[in-house]
Amino acid sequence: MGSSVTQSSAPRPRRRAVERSFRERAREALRAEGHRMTQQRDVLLDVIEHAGAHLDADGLYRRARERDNRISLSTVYRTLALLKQHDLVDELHLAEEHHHYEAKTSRDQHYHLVCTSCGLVEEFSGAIVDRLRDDLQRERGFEVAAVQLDIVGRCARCAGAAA
Amino acid sequence: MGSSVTQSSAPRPRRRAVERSFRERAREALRAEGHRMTQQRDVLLDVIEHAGAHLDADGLYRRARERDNRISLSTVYRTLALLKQHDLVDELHLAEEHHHYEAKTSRDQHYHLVCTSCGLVEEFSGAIVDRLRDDLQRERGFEVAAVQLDIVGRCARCAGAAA
DNA sequence: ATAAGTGCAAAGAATTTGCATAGCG
DNA sequence: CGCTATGCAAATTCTTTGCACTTAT
Repeated sequence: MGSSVTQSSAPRPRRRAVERSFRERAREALRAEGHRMTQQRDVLLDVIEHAGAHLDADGLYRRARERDNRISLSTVYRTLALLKQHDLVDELHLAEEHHHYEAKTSRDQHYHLVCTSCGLVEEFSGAIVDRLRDDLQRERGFEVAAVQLDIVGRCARCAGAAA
Repeated sequence: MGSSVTQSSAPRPRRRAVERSFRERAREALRAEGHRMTQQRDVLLDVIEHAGAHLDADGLYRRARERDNRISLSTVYRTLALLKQHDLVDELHLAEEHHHYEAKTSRDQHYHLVCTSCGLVEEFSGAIVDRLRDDLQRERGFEVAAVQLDIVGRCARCAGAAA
């Protein structure tokens, strides 16, 4: 099981040296698509690379600004949008635009399968997630309180129809 | 593996009759805490129960309003907050307030362990999730495109410190 | 040179809050 | 009746956008 810690508290595991840095890859990817490498983007790429999963748009903005005050929050948002388009960043805690609410029908947790074709939301639950929970407890001593698991893809019907 | 479909497209599996409805449980839970059962809450509980995981605050508001126009969007938000406090609803796609961004460091997906005590964000990945993917494909024909998995709890250090 | 990128300020969307009033217990 | 919950409108927070100016190529 791979692992890396994104906060300073614990020793930061090295990444294989052969692997190009995020910043390098991003620069190339953007260039390849005809985007320009501005001062703002350059600083931001570096900030994002070293920020782990901690920072939100405003946090990235502030940290970038410490290095070069010629950057605006708009640019941060625009850059993040660009990086998302090119699949260069992950956006956590946001698969959809808004929040969706759901009645808790019983004590046992369940998770969601969201079909991108028809919008169907199925629930599932079961042993797989329990196993995950146990593994994390055993292998890493992590005491699981809550699991947020949402899976996006195509349901059987839509996958079938497309084929 | 338990299952229930929350949209009309597929046959809706029955829930065991002995189980009290969400609405009943919620009414009791709120009453027990000294909250009042208003017309607005009553309608809303019913709407939420039958909405599956589809509706956001505004959707719940509109549907509730069809039945009783004496409800406001503020009340919907306030009621959802109350239900959340009492762990009566799940809020999807939102464990945190804002979005957090993270550089994609390599092709392989990873997921997050968030410690509620110290804020540490660890990443993990591995066979467990692959297995989940395969199981869903095989057992339900669901074609997984993306997995959003975030786990909240206490990291080894904090769990140890507390004990 | 020239079109993409930027800053700024204003617009939008989602959510929260202050305050006077309605209505549950 | 008394106090909680509500409606309304204004305030907040996060994000997006229009437009004139900058700047990378």
